[in-house]
Amino acid sequence: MINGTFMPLTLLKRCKTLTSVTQLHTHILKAGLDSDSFIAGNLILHCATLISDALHYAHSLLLHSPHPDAFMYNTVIRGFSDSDHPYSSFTTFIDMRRNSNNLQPDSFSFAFSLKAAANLRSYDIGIQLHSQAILHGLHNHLYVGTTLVSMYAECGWISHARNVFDEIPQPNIVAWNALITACIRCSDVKGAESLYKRMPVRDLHSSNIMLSGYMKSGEVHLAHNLFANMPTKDDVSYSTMITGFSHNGHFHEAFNLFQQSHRLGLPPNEVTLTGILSVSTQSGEFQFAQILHCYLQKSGFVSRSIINNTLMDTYFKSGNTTMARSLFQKMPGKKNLVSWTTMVAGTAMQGHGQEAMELFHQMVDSGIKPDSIAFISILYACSHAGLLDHGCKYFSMMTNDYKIEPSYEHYGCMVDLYGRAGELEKAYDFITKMPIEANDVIWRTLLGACWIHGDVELGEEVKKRLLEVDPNDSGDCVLLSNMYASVGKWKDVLGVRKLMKDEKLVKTPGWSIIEQ
DNA sequence: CTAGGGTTAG
Repeated sequence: MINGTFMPLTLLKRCKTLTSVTQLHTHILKAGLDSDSFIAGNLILHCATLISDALHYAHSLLLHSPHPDAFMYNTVIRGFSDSDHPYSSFTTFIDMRRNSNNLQPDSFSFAFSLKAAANLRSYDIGIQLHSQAILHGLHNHLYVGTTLVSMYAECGWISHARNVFDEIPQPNIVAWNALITACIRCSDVKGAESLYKRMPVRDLHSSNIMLSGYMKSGEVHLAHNLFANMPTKDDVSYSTMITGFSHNGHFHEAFNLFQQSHRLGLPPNEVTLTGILSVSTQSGEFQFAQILHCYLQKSGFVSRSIINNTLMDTYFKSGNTTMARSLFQKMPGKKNLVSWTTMVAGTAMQGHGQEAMELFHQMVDSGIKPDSIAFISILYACSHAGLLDHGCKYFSMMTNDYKIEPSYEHYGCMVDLYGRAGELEKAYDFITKMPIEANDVIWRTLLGACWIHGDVELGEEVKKRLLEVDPNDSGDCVLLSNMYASVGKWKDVLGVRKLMKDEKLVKTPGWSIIEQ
C-alpha cells in the first residue's frame, strides 16, 4: 500500500520473482480488480516476459481471466514462442479463435506465432499461418512480412522468403536485415553480400549480420576487412568476431581482439566471455581460463548457465574432472540440454562409458529431450568404451524414437564402434547400407580400424573406395602404411611412403630401420 | 511487436 491506496501496477514493477507476483495477485483478487483487463494484461506481460519460469503462471492467468482480450493472448503466444515449448504458441492461437467472443488475430498474433514456427523450423505450421494471415489481410503487414521472411528462411525456403519480402510495400531497414539474415541461414553469403551492398540504408545490425555471415562461411578475411572498415562497432560486433575467430580456429586473433576491446574500455558481455573461454580451452590456455573463472565469479557471470556450461567443458578438457562435476552439481537454476551433453561428452572423454550412459538416462528422466549432438556424445562414449550393443541401441533410439536424422558424425561413430570392436565386415556392411554416400572421413575411420586389426585385404578395398570419393586423398597414406607395417609388409609400407607428397612424413625418426 | 552475437559433438 502506498499512501493508503492500492497501486497494483506500481507494485508489479517491483516484482522480481514469481512468488512476489502471486502475492500481488492475491491482493488484486481481494480488491476485486481481477476483472480489470488492463491490470490482468500487465500481470500476464510481466510473468511471460520479465520473470523467468513464470510463463506457466501467465498462461493460467489467461485461462482464468473473465474477459481475455487480444493483448493477453498475444502476450502468452509471444512468451511460448521463445520458450522450450514453442508449440504451445499455436494451441494458444487456436484457443484465441475458439474460446473468445469473436476475437480476431492481429499483426501481433501473427508475428509471435510465426516466430514460434521459425524457432520450431516447422514449414507446415508456418505455411498455415501464412494462409491465415492472407485471409485476415495481414500478410503484407511490415512486421508480419518480416517474420514470414525469417520463418521461411529457418525452414530452408529462401525463395519463399524473397517472395514475401518483395510483397512488403515499404520494407524498412529491419525487413532488409531479415532478408540478409535469411540468405545467410540458407548458406548464400554472396546473395547476402549483394543485398547488403544494394540496400538503401545500412545500420550496425546490417554490418554485424554480414560479419557473422562471413565467419560462418569461413571467410575470415572478408569479416576482418569489414570489421576494420566499420565506422562504429558495438559489443555484438566484437563478440561476433571473437566467436567467429574461435569457430575458424584463429585463436591468436580472438585473444588479440579480446585484449583490444578491453583496452578500449568495452566491458565484455556474456557472449564475448563464453567465446574467449572456449578459445582458451581449445588452445589449451588453461591458466588464462583460470583467471577468467575468477573474473566470472567476481562479476557474477558464473550464475549464467551458458557460462557455467562452458566452464565445465574447460575443466573436463584440462583434466580437472572433480571441478567440472562440482560445477555441474552446484549449478544454479535448471540444468539444460547443453549442461547434460557437456557432462556426457566429458565423462566419455575420460573413457567412462558406463557413467556416460547413466548421465544420459538421468538427463532423459529429468524431462530433457536429447538432440543430435547429445546422441553424438553418447555414441562417442560407447565407441570409446567398446560398448557395441549399447551403441547400436542408442542409434536405433535416435532414429526410431526421436526421429533424428543421422548425420555423418553419427555414422562415423557407428563405423568407429564396429571397427574398434573388430567387427570390420559389419562396419563395411553398415556403410554400404547408409542412406547417404559415405564421405572420406567415414572411409578413413574404417581404414584406421583395418590397420588396428591388421586386415590388409579389407583395408585395400576400403582404400579403393576412399579414392573414389576423394581422388586427391593423401591423408590415408599414413593409415595405409601403418596397416601394412602392423602385419610386417615392409615393401608395401615403402611403396605407400614413396607416394606421399609430404617428405617430412617420410623422414620421421626410426624410418631408416625399415628402409634397410 | 519484426532483424544481429552464444556454450556442448565432430
